[in-house]
Amino acid sequence: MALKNKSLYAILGILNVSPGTGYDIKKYCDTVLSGFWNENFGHIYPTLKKMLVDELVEIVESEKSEKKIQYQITPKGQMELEAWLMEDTETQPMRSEFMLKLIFSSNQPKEHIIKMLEDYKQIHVEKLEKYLDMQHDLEQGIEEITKERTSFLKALLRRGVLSCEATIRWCDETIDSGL
Amino acid sequence: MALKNKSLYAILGILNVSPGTGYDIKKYCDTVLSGFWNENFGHIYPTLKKMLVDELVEIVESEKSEKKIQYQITPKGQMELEAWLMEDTETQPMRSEFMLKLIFSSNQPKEHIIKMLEDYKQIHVEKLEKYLDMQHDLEQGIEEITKERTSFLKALLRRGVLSCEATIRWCDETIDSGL
DNA sequence: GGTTTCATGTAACATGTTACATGATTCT
DNA sequence: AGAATCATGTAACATGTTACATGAAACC
Repeated sequence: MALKNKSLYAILGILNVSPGTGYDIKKYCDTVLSGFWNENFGHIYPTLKKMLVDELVEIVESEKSEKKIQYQITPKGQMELEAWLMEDTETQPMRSEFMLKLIFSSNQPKEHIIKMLEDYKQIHVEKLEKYLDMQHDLEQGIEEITKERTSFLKALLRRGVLSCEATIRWCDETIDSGL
Repeated sequence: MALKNKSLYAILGILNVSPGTGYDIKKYCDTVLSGFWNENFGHIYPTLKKMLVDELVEIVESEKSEKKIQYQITPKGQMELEAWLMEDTETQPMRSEFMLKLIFSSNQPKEHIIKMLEDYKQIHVEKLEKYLDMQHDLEQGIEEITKERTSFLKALLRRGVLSCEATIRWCDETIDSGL
């Protein structure tokens, strides 16, 4: 049973940065972690409830209102997070539907393959722009983040940039090759 | 309901290259598609049975023996495959446990972070070597593959190479930065 | 004769996504 | 006043993984 609920660790990590609601956690995934991690509500809310029972998180009573439930990490939660951070990360199997489709497309019309590659390139051009914008914002110090965390966010964005650039380069090369 | 069983398409695509057993399909994923797609038996066998009922595949009776069941794609299966190949591919959300861990590691000891990055680099160095070997084998024409398919396999491997190189470069940069 | 690879399959479990329901608050 | 965003949650469904059971055939 090498399966572990990674959503739990994502939530612990996010709440360790700052307390927040389930909604905040989702937003964090969609912005800061976008391109590297995603969560959906169908996972976040039930997981938070389970974590509450396990005392990995607790409700910030002072912030509690009718519709808003603010969670914060507990010392036990921090220990759990720490343990996970120290663990080796197993490489996870990849599944790229695009590459799967491409490899089976040798009999497809060339125009269609070129279009596939151009669309794929476009997606990565836009993604690259987004990372560059985020990099710019980070340099300007728009948000209030500790110096420590800033360098980690920079590394994250740099990874996104290099990865997009590699993909774009590959698309160009492959389109040029005519296959 | 935008969910589609992609294993089905992977199986159709593989059987469209050449007929084979469930075991063969798994092997194909672990070799040719490794790094881009994976399947496990718990998915392959039940899916094959379902596909048989739906007449997307059929059993090659002449090759049938007690333990070995060889499948081939049917015309209906080819139509289904074709339709999928023509469809736009939606971008799928990414989940990198390594990046998730890194982003939450700003309070971890520097040595541990460097070790994480070095391990991660090593994995990609080995992966790169594997792709380069496969590229070499393909150039030598070791296997019997049509010219058409060869250029697609080359593109696939080239993607793997560029992607590994980008990751290795990022690891080096990040280690050098000292974060 | 023993080990590895080939070969099929299932049950239990774990994870992930979508659609829907509900309503408050904030912005324009 | 109406639209967008904030906010929580569940049920149904879809997907994915592991562990186990079984045994033949090929290799050394």
